[in-house]
Amino acid sequence: MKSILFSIHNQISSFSKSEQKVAQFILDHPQEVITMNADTLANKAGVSAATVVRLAKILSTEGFPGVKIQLSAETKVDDSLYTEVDPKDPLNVVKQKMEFRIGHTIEQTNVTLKDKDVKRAAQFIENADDVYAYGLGASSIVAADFQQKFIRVGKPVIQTMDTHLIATGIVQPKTVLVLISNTGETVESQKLAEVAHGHAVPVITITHDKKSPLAKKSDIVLVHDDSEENEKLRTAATTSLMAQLYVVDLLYYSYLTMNFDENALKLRESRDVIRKYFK
Amino acid sequence: MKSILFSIHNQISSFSKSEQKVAQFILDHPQEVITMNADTLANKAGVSAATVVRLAKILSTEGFPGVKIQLSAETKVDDSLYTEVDPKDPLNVVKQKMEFRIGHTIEQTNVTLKDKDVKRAAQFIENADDVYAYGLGASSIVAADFQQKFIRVGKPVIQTMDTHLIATGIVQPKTVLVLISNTGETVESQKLAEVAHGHAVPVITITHDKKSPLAKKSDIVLVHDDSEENEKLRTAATTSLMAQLYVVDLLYYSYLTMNFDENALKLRESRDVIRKYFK
DNA sequence: TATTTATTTGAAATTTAATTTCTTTTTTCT
DNA sequence: AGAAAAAAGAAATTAAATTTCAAATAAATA
Repeated sequence: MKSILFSIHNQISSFSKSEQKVAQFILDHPQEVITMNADTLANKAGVSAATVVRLAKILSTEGFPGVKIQLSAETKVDDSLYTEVDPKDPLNVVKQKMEFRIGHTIEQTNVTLKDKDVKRAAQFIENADDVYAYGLGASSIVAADFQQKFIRVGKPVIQTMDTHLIATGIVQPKTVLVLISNTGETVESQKLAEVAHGHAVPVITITHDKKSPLAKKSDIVLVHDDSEENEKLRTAATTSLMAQLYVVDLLYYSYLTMNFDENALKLRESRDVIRKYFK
Repeated sequence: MKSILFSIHNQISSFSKSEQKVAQFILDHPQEVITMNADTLANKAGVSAATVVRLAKILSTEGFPGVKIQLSAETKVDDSLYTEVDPKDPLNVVKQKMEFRIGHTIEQTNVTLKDKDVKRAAQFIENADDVYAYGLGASSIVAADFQQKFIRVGKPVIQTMDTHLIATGIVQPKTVLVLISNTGETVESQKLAEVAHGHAVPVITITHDKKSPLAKKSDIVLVHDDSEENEKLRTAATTSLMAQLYVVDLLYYSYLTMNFDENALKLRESRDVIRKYFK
């Protein structure tokens, strides 16, 4: 289903004068139109109801009610301000708010994350012989997920919190370092980035702050959204965690499709070995 | 704007018998309802149009057309097949599809997960002296997240893949065991559940299959959605992982708010100690 | 258990909204 | 300028939604 607003925007010059008035009103006030009937919209646009209906027929096979339904589908109210979780909220309200927040975070990450950065990062990993992943706290969870996903497609990743071990590992050539840090301020990560640079090892960083110290020390910065939750309530904001995991997933996907048949085979083997020996 | 499907789900038991038929039909086929008129829906649900309209009045101030519009707003093309990620998809398409899938998974989890189960589980954890968490593969990531979240609010959780260690741990009284298994078929988890039952230790299971062997051996089953992704492509489906993490987050939230002031304080201390000594 | 009362339900009537028809007005093209 | 075509609105029609009311069912009371 293509966007009706987009479609109006594209076709508007082909409409008649009165139809254009209606079309423009819809473009300017899509949210309001949803609650109007054809008569009201006609008055607002300064035309007759027949014109509204005629335009509606062009835009939707279901006539004017169909236009309202399509508008409703794409004009979701952004009530992000009202979705902050409060300790007094009952669980069912929390669920609703979280649902919205998570959706919003992924949506935003889709905007901030640059496709070409993801692809370049996947290429770096493809080229490397050894991949090291590092993250502390909630980011260690993401690092572990990163490790799991890539090991399953035959790309071994070393994930450890032992910075000394990583430092000694990345002095080798054909190595890549993946750093995960929500704030981009973790000192250990910064130190590792410096070591990497001293040995021409590419640094891929997953963070929400592209201007952070760590980001500046990285070759590729994969930026995810971070819809600042109630700080009092949740340090390890689950939305941020999900955004990071989402970035890892896209990176993994990008890598996977570079040599899809080969990697899919490895993936199948991984699954089969579990099925055969552990179930 | 609150979710109309969610609202139907919550209120359905308060509806009359005929209204319930209509409500159930809407829950089962929201996408189709959007293109129906009240009469058609009445026929499909086996009731009269008057009943459909009566129910619509409960659900929306704008009557039946209002219900359709609200459904349209939240039922953005529920074509799961259409959103299945394909290896040939370019990254920007993958992003769109994933955004939809993740949103859908969380939404569905909100429906399948029972609030009272979450609260009971939180109560079990509150009552326990020792909490053990176990999961393998992608579920180990979830177990790790579970551990992190609860340690931060002063509730130590032991998370290990060493089944023998857990088995020896849960022979102690005032212990609770949290098992995470997407399929609910992991044999190690089942064994641990049996051990727990032999020692009157409550078992909380996070799984997508409430009829799985593990679910049957558990005291509380927290069921999350699992929108079966392209099996060839992704074994450790990220949407399932996110659904599990989401369940953990709700459980954590539920626990947190049982003694909010006290737990918020502990949370603050956790954060301060990191700030002070590690940054 | 029988009887009354309240609730639920669907058929029919009514109202409201959408759509079509038809006439008038405006525009376009000789 | 005048004829033809297109656009627009008023009024008529049709379709959909809603309300009313009487019958049926369920719940409560004696």
